[in-house]
Amino acid sequence: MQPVQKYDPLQQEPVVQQFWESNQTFKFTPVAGRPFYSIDVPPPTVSGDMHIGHAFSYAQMDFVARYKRMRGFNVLYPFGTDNNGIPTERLVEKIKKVKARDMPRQDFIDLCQQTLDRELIPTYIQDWKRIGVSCDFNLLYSTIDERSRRISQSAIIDLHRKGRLFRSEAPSMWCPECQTGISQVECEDKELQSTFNHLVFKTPEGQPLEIATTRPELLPACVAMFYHPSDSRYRHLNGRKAVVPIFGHEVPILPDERASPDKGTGLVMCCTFGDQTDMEWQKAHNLPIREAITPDGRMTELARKYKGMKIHEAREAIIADLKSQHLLTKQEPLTHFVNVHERCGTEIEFIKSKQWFIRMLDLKEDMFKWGEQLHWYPDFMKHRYDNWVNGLQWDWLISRQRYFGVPFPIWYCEKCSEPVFADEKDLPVDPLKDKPPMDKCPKCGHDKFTPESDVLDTWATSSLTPRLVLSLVDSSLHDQVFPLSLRPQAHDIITFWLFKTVLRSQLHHGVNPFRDIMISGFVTLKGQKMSKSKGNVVRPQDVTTKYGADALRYWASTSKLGKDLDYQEKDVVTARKFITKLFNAANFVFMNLDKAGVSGVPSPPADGIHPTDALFLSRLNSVITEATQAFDSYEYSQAKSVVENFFWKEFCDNYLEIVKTRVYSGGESEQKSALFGLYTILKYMSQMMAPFTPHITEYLWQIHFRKFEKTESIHLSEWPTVRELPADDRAPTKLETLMGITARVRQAKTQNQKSLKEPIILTLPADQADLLGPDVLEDLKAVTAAREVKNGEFSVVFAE
RNA sequence: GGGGCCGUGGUCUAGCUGGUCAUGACGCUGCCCUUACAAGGCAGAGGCCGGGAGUUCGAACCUCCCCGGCCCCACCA
Repeated sequence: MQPVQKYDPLQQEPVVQQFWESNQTFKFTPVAGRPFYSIDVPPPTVSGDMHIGHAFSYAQMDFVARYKRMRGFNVLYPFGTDNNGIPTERLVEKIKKVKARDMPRQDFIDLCQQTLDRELIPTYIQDWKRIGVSCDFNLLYSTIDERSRRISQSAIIDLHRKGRLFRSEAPSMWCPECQTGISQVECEDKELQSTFNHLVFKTPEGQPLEIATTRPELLPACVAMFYHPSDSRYRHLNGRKAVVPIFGHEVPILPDERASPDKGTGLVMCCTFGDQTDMEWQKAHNLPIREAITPDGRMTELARKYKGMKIHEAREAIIADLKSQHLLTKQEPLTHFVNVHERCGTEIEFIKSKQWFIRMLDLKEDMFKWGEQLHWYPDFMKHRYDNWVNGLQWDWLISRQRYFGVPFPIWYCEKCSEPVFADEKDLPVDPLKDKPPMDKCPKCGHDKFTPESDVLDTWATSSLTPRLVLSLVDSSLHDQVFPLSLRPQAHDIITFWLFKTVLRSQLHHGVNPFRDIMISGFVTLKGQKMSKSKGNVVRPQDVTTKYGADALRYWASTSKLGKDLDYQEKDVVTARKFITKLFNAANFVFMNLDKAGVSGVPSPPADGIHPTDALFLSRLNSVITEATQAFDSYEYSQAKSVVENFFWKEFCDNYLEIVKTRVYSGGESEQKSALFGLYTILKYMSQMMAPFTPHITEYLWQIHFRKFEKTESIHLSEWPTVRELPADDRAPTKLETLMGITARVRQAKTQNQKSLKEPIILTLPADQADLLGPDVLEDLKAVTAAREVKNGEFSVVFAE
């Protein structure tokens, strides 16, 4: 690294990163005797670009990683990418302009893997390196690599052994677009335009019965009609039948609490399956199941002339026919919220299919306990976990009728359908290519098997990240790094990733996978959540190419943990100013050390530290204490603001100015003490800022500090600890007084339009002068350019 | 409907285990080319801390109610 006249982050940051890369600064090299600190880094989904929310939250976890490293922990901080399942498939389909369904399965899988390896992952990781995350990129995993497939499949077999895995044919949430079953957590609300259609059923005697529905295409699947038991309009119909319009089949009319009198006409049709209530009714009243919709979102034979139509086509056609038969009495437009698949926005259907599930609903009570045992930062985030557990209604559907994912390690006997699981030693397997571990079905002795073609839900693998992390280090270390120390993540995936990781670890190992949870907030723009569809995204790449990574990180450190932060470019500009300021302050300090010919680590003079320097060093001590405490509870923003305030207001505005005279022309001891103070404070401050702005601080370390310090990188140096000073209870008061007087003198000069160098005659109350003492008073005289200090009421008189 | 977070000068924010003049930044005004720094320095103006009630000697900070914004979950015939 070469010294530069002006520090340009855009030029220097790549140099610093190159330095880290070639020195393997962040390589995981456990030192015996040191405690471990392991981090369950979120593997970002490979989906195009990093976005600023990523940068925000990865920067925050990196502050902690760097801090812990400096505190002497063996920090295990690997990097992973999550890259299988529907998001990856959709991305590959988009950039390669293919359709998974239109090509041979294996070709598509190969294409996905190649695209990831050759294009996506390498460029994707660059974004993370560019913001300066200090992961050990040698410890790299992908959720689809061989190791992950083996671990994931092995875990499935483990669940099977523990009786937690089951296969069942039942109605479950289904995405007709992606043509796969999905889990509760993959749904989201979307407000859609729809129409409330009032249509007419009839009793066998011809008496009209009006209902209102948004989904007339489900008429062929209608199995009953309900009214509320207290609804006197319909009570007389109990036990009677109704004839479904167009389709003509008869269904019972029944009372049920779940029908609300004030919705629509108070009479509702139940179709298998329009929504969750329909499923409850079907079960409760033991109704038949009529399937009207196919897995690809078309009408079945039940729909007769509408067979083969897509859902919305059938809806239109049926409405038209109802109209022509005068069975449609009213249409009201309405906007309502419907459940859609978060990956593609398609409305969810409930479709009967054979799926694998992880049984977990029986564990709700335990889930609350698990959440209780974790340390939540900030603590209120735990409510979200509890709230989610409370609302759980489904076991976890983990099979996906997709292609690019971890295969189920299962075959079925062709004769008796008995599932046969792979042998642990053969993992990972692909049942479509590999043979089952036995020749004959253990149940019926048949010798032919059908491979399972479903793949695992991508969360089924990413919920195993603690194990993936473990697999990257020597097994002799496992006991020391597991449970992991920290799970950092954003609050949007508490219900996905956090919940599922805890569940899996408890199911497999009976313990929580990590101890601390650090939840970061979102980045908003003018109070709005950023999203591509709104078009209000800020690209972190644009920020780093304009202001650099340190500025971006510094900005990310200004909001407190868990809080959303509104992005404003001016805040990044502020960050850059800090970097420049630090650079210049360091120049000043080292220029003077140079001039004075200091060669070894600056040390206090033999006759003791000058009282003024002691005041600032004592203040430094409390800054160290505060910053350390803040960091220990993951309050990085507080740590940063304490250090930064000290740097700007006290070190630069006051200390540098106060000691200048002693540095330039003081006696030997006076100068030595000042140089010692300057060096010590600058060093400790740089170290405490290093987690936030790692590039500029590393630059300073290499260019300046390295002449005196042995440690090869500031990020491997030891976090500052409090220095012993002569006890002085009044140090804070003295410091306040000193800086207060300085400020008042500056004010007087400014108000009188004088230069700050303007000589004055300063008058001070005797108690203040006494408090400060003669040595500090000398410094005060120097910094205020006072020719003389008199006793009396405070005043500033200009000499000329 | 359930849960949670937030509401502080024009803007973004700190403080919220109650007690000196309520942080800091940007913006605004004025002064200063002071041997670290003019993409700077120094200083200044600007706030009934969303509204109301209560607890207290004392509340931005605790309690209750209301208003507003956001997020998660549920419901959605």
